[in-house]
Amino acid sequence: MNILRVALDVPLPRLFDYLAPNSDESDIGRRVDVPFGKGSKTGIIVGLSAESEQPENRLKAVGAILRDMPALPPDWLALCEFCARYYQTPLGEVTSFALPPMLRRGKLPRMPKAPAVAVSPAPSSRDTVPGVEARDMTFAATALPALLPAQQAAVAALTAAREFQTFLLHGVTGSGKTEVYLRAIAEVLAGGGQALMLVPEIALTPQLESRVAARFPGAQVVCANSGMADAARARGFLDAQAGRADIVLGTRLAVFMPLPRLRLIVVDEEHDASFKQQEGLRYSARDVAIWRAQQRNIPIVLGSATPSLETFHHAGGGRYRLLELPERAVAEDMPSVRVVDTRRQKLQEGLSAELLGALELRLERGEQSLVFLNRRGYAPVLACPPCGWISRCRRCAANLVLHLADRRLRCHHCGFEAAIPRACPDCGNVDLLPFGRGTQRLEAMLGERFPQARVLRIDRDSASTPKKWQALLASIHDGEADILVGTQMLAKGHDFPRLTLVGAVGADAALFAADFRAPERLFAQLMQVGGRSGRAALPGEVLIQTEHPQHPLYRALQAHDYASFALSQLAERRIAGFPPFSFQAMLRAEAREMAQALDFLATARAAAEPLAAEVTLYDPVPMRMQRLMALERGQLLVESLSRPALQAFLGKWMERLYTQKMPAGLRWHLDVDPLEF
DNA sequence: AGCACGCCGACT
DNA sequence: GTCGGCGTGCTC
Repeated sequence: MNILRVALDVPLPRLFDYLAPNSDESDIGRRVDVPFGKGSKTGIIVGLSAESEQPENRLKAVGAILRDMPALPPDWLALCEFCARYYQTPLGEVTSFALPPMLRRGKLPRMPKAPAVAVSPAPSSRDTVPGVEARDMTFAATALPALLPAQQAAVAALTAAREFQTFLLHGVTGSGKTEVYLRAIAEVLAGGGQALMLVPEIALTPQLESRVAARFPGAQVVCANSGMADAARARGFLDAQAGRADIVLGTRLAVFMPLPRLRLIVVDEEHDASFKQQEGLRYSARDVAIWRAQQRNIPIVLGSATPSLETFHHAGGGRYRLLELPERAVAEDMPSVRVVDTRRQKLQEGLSAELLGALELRLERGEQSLVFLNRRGYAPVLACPPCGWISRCRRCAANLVLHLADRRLRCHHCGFEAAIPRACPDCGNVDLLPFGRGTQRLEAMLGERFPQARVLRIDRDSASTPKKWQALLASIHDGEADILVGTQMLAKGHDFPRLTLVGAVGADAALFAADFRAPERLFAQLMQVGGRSGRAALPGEVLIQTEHPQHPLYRALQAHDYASFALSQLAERRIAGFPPFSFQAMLRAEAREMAQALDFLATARAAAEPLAAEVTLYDPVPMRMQRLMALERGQLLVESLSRPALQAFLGKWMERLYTQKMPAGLRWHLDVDPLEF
């Protein structure tokens, strides 16, 4: 009797066995409907066996084996198995996440158009699909831009790679990284291969998609991101799996697309934190992509102007191969970066005389400016000075932010909203004062200071929908704005040809933050936002207001010297024993009371002690964002100098935790390679 | 995670 | 006398 091993989307770290008389090896990788408990579920067949650990009389028979699409290939299952193991997540949860929702539910999309050429059924995991190469793929329909020597060298290195190799393509904004990707992809397509390209944000995919589509008119480009309609996403998945898609372009979840002829992976802006999922399956798409490249023995290229320190470390150590693009390809010079010492001058609503002067100059010249402030709202808190009341969220350990634009107080963590009180709820005083500054306040101030200027605010409030965002972008491009005020939304991926000044306000906050990755993020952010200025023919200038003008981070930024900044950070991390010189995992717990959360973590720690070889267990502590949505949160850090040792420990530890019964109302999860502290 | 069963308060 | 609260136990 055949027994099927089925991965089901339940939070239990095991497979479920079912009887299936009419099945064979060819069903591995197929979806299957099975009875489960009182109901039924759709899962994935991941193995076939003659026997089961369960007594045979307790096994149920499968429902239908869904043979209406090709079985998922072995390398796709292996990828899911790796993620399940590495991130300590049940395999069924991984396979479920890796499938588009429609396929997950056992359904199929209607496939409207037949493929251009008959494709043989169910291509196996490797290599060529007959017929595909025969297609007419007229690449490079338009004249290609000339490459700089460094770009040429990078393309040559990438196209010469025939085996697994991780490349770091290090180049500033405007140095022409995308052109390098496109040339390498062209080579892959010409050889009949598929390419996978990951980008950090959905917002960036449409413009990249049109650029890629225009470049490869004969190729089929498939997008994959969470914003897509169900059927479209499922269709893209099937196109990729069947080998019909030539290029898959998407956000982190695209790393799970099945690609039988995969020959190259690109991870653009590899340092970006959004490659790490912060809930459910807490995977890093960049790291999973590297594993996948190794699995398939193909090259992978990580691109960034400010690589993550992990990546930079590996590039320095020779494990990755470093490809440098030193100069800007499109414009002449890098923007000049200056710091403005704000300690010894009176600021006007937070802006220095230098920055105001520089803004004025741009107005006279008819150029655009951008004031970067990574804080939404009018003011971060409303306060009653006489009695000390401040606007606090009832559910979170956070202040309610004053939003004057729509006259509300708002929690940026849980979304709680309230009207602005007329008087202090504690003492009745009617003179409540906003403290601190957000983008709305800056916008208002600049509007008053420069009445002739058109000030445009761009943040998650003003660009709340893709439509509004597009409209804002359009008006910027049409020259309908003189001064932009914006958060990090503005930092990424957009060219503003008339923008010649970037002012950064309130950057210091990240300088001394508790999170050891804060400086790394700040540097990347300032570099990125600074890169918005001075493209086309106009030179750019960046002014950073700071009370620490001598700080090494700012000095490195002025010298455009990422390497020296990164090396000094790495030296600090080596001494402190932080990643990449150690490997971490974080056990987090949330409960009604902090004591419950910490108790659980203490118990988990005690259970871990006997298993912890080569592993350091820290004390359970409240999280920095201690309360969220009325839940108290604690965390327990686990660290090791050896990744295998950490992995071995986590495996044994989770086995214990999964079998322990939990106090009611307590939820926990494990985060491997956490980014947030 | 669902979805049951299972014993204690306010309702037709 | 029941409807229903969510505590705990199981899912091949």
